[in-house]
Amino acid sequence: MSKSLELTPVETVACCSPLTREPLTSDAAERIAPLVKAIADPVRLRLLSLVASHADGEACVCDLNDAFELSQPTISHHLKVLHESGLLDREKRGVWVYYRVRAGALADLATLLGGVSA
Amino acid sequence: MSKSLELTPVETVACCSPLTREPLTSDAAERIAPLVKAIADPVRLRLLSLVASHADGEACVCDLNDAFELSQPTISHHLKVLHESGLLDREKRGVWVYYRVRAGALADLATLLGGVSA
DNA sequence: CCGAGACATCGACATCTGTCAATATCGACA
DNA sequence: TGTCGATATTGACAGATGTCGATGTCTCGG
Repeated sequence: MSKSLELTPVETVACCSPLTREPLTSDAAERIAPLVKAIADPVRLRLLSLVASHADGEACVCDLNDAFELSQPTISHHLKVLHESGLLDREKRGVWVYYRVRAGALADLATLLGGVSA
Repeated sequence: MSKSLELTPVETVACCSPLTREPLTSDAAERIAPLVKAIADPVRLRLLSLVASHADGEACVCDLNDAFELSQPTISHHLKVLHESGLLDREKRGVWVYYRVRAGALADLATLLGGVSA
């Protein structure tokens, strides 16, 4: 299916100017909030951090499951949230699934907050 | 009561290294998440943005109320969340209450995400 | 001292969210 | 083909969250 017509939340945010520059429109806020919600959970923060700091920048779900005392479906659920928000890329290789942090996603979010535009 | 022994969420986060440097400890994630939750709401994002971009860097609650089609208690609730997380400072002057963005708070958060440490 | 206005708190409610157990799906391999 | 192991999906449930109306607490003017 065509993916070019659907933007992930993180993509719809990359264009926004920093929070402190001008009042956010109601519309912009509604688009940004889901993205922030995606990282507003301790488990997802750790998942993001684990994947980002992992060797080769990617991590297998099997490794991630072991890092938590949570059920496998729960981890799967959190990974889905991160993936659908555009923060994690997903690739299936054989039986395993690997996630990696989408390049620039966190940086865009940081810029939005800090206003430290490049 | 003494406030010197209690750190706001934002203060407990300022010390952390960026997400992508090393895996977040479970403990660190539990401290960071509430702060991110505080901005994971469209109304609070707009409030933050409104205050930050307001003249003199501060805004009266009366102005903020008018910017939303929400009840006054609801706005008050959101402001409380932002204040208790350490993102907004609160000052009462006469009958009015003024909020301003706590210096560095957003920048600390941005650093945490983006890793663009100074 | 009393009334009015600005803001906070309380109590109630519907909705959202994180979690699990059970089950489905998919690919490798015998 | 049939089984097994790795992930995803589903359904259910408790607890968290956003919202409101009613009410409380200040502070200022008269």
